[in-house]
Amino acid sequence: MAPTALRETVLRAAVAYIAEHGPDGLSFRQVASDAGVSHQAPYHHFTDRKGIFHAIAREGFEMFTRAMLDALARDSDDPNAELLETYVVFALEHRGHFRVMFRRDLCSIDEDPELARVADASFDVLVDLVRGQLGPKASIDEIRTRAAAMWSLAHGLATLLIDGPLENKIGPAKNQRALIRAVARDSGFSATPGQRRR
Amino acid sequence: MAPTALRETVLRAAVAYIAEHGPDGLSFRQVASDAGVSHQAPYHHFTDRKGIFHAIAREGFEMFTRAMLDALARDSDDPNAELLETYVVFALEHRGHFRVMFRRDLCSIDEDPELARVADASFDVLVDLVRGQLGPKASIDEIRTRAAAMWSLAHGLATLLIDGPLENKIGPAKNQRALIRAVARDSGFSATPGQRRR
DNA sequence: CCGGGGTGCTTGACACTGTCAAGACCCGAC
DNA sequence: GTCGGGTCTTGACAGTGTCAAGCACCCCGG
Repeated sequence: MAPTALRETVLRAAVAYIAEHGPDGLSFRQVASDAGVSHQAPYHHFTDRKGIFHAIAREGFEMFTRAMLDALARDSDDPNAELLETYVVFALEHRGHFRVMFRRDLCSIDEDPELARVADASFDVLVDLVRGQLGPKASIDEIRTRAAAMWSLAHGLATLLIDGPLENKIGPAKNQRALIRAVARDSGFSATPGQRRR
Repeated sequence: MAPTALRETVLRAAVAYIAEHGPDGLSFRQVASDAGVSHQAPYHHFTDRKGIFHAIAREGFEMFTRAMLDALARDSDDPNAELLETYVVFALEHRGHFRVMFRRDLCSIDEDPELARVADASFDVLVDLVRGQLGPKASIDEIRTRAAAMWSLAHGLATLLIDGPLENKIGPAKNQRALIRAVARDSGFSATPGQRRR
């Protein structure tokens, strides 16, 4: 568990590989060989093949939460759009982490309480924002629905851009950013409570 | 390529397995063994391991397009919500297909023109709907943005429900349906053109 | 000083996977 | 009757994750 050099090396190599080729082709042995150690050396640090993914996911969620808190701290006039944009941009810039974080077959939340904690922390950032906007009279269901909707929008756009058909329907990165911004502002969520329709 | 019995058997078994355990653990040899044939028999029908996934994805997109067209044909008073709901419900009821359809590492669109065709057909259902609602004066960008946003919302909710943390945040299937419906209607997309804010 | 224990890593083995290659079978066309 | 192609089998190979030992080093208590 101690942060030795090899552990860090393996982790970085794995993240880089995943960012380029996706998590499924990742080979324990290949990574070890690239690092110049025997095929069992990484196993000593991560117990399992899953262990690497758990470590990546935990790290990812921590960075993720921080990124979203930073976005809110910028105190934009449209915090919802700011958060949505931050979500998607994070996914694009950290695909190595993002591709793992939501893959339950690679890292299951129920087997790793620490992972569940950091993942919940990310979700809570969004829920707290929504709660604050809907006011104290809002029901749990209202808050949950709205949070789920915002989360879905951001998550869907992120996955469609990273692995989905949107990637080559949009074109270069510049268009991606423009689309992200447009979607974030065009969606029904960018309004402050009072302005919202209905 | 002919639809022999074995091909069909293997396909159904694979879809069932994926619906339960996800696509990554799927073993060519295991499926063959379960079907009572040698480990190379399926290989003759699908060329590749990827071949199975391509076949599943193609089948999935065809069913998917049909489901969405059916939803629009119902002529609901809120077609956007109807479509969003159909999207997510399809994903839940056909996880075996859905889990494969958007996994580019399993079935890549650029290697399979037929797959690209049926996938585009699905997307076009949504684009056509949006185009009709925005009217003839709408720019390509407006249409594309709106379509991408709706698609993202549906896709995000679907993936979060199937493989993501929402699955066990929501609880039983009954709550899922309620959440889907609420999100579809609460989102900014459920309005007809005139009512839309801004 | 020195001996024991544990951490970090190696080596060897196993079952399993996808894939290549070659051969066996059967059924219909000529 | 025989030839050919589609269907399947059998055997082999490299690569994978994982289990089980064993080796080298460093630190720390005596």
